[in-house]
Amino acid sequence: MGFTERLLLFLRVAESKSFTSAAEQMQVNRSMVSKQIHKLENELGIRLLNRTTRSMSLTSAGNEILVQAKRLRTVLDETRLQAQCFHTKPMGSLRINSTCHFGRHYVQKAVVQYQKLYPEISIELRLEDKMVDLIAENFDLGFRTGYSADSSLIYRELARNRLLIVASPDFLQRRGTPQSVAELEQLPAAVYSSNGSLMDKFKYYESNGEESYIHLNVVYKTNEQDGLIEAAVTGNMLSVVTASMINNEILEGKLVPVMTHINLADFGTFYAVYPHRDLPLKSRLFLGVIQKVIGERVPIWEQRIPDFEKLYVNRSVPSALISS
Amino acid sequence: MGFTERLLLFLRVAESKSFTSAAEQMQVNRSMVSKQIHKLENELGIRLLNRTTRSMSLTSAGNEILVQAKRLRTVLDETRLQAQCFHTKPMGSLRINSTCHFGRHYVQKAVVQYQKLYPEISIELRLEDKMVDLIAENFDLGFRTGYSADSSLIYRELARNRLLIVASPDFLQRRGTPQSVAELEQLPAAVYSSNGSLMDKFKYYESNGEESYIHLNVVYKTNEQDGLIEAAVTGNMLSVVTASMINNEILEGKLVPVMTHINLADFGTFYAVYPHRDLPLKSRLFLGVIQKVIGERVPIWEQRIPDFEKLYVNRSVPSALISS
DNA sequence: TCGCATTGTTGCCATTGTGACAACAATATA
DNA sequence: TATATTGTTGTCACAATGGCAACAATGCGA
Repeated sequence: MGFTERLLLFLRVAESKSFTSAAEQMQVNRSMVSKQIHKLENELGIRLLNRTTRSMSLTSAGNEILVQAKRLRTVLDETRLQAQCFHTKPMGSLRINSTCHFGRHYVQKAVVQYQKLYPEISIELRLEDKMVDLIAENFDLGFRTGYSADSSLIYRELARNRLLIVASPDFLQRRGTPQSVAELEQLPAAVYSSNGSLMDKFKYYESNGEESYIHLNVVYKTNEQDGLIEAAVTGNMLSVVTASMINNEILEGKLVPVMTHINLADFGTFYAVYPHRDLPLKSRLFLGVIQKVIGERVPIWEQRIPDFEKLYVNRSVPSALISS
Repeated sequence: MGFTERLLLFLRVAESKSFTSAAEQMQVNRSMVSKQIHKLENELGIRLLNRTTRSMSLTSAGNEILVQAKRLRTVLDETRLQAQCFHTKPMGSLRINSTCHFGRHYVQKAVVQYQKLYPEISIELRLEDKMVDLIAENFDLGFRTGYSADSSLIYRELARNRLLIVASPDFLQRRGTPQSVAELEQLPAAVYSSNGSLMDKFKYYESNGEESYIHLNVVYKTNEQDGLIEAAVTGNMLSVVTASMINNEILEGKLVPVMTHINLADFGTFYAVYPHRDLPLKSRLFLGVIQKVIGERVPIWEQRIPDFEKLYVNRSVPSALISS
């Protein structure tokens, strides 16, 4: 472990505020960390960390060096990335992060096809709905719904993913098919909810273009998206879902889209996210594969809804669907 | 040797265009270099250098990686520098580069005093008149005459160093003391010359402020500055020298300044040069010492010329003399 | 207030990766 | 064509490195 590696180790320690957890992240022994940090402090001739056995804080010098260590990490990451851009055949490994549902249903499928095409690449797929730091955790690609402007990441639109309201035919027969917002708001509904953010209010555009909101009568909220579909199929309530959550339930007659004339605000467009404008070959190829999986022009989930274009004709189409 | 060290090694190889000389600079075996470059190429998955046994060139990928390697070196250098700025007592080593004459006569003296004050610092002083890359060669301080705008270095004015015309009393008695430029141009002269740049034309300002040039009758040119003094003392010619070249020759009556009413354009102000705005303590202290050596307000060499201020009263004074 | 568990430190030791050496191969120059 | 220079490769001894385990310090909870 050289000077540079020590700096990166220090960065880890500072970011996790703990020798022990830094050691775990780097998969080395605690004692290593202690020794290397000492060595680094000797090399630099300054104390970087004030540490008692139970707590630690950066010295003022440590703060400055931390900034440098971050720059260092950036340079090294970009160097590796640059190199990968020159690859003529894909190689190495691919670390992918995705939201859970999309990951299970689509990324997973793409991974299988990708591995068949390029078996020499080892893939790691991690699914989690909470936002993670792609750079710090060294992911090559992320798949997210919605755009997050604060980061330095690059976002590329993959496919639109419209909001639908669905219910089982059985349910509709019993409770009546809602024709107006007022009727809709009477019916029991299942909605997605996560981390305290409850989605019970949905923006839509009235025919004159004005914004309005639907306040649903929420009786079931879950962060398990398949649960929403199941809840609707079971027939006790209607569900607000995105098109990508629907498998064959509509084709098989288990679910029926309702209130299709309502122009619900667009929601949850899928993006591929990556840490740098220049994509390495291996990542570029993966995007190609997943684009095939989810459909080039029309997302596969819309193809599973008969007459989707006609049903939802009054909705605005996203500006551009990427063709790889 | 880790990934980073390999990148820096690659940088060395690319800059010196040779495995062998890179090995010498890094003080390692040739075979090391070969192996490490191979390893780096494997890690990056790309070929960096096209090499035959006798020649080498960068690949296009190598060119990009080279840029990154340079960034890397910068970050690491700045990190070390930052750390040194936090030192409360001077430590480590000090690498100094200086022009030959100034180095022998003044830096040398400062080094001795400095070592007496801070014996724990090891000093390396390299004298050479040709410009060197302070950053690539890892110098902490450089002493140069004249300002070079192209680089990213920081320049700090140390002392003015005026151009004088001197001759021995003996010579002046035999050939007459020149009173006008025309007379001056008749007399044989010794001037400084180096690397093909012959300094036989000197700009001066006439009393009305207009620029003019003196074309000397050069009979001796040398890059050995002490030789100019000696030539004048010997009495066969006059010499154009800078004030810093004169030791006690004028005090001892061996040389006499002539044409002191001519307002020769300022030339060769001494600068301290360093790679970054923030100076480490050890460097700051050295600048303090050398400033003491060469004089705080009036350069020591001017103090060795009686009535300097009166003789050269009509010359413009440099904007600011730095007081440490 | 006391005890426990967590966390950083230190000394010791086996292992592994490292760099030196030397022979080889290739090519530019004389 | 011969020679010297320069990059490559295989082998081997050795030292630095990182893991282990015991230790020390301290914050938190009971």
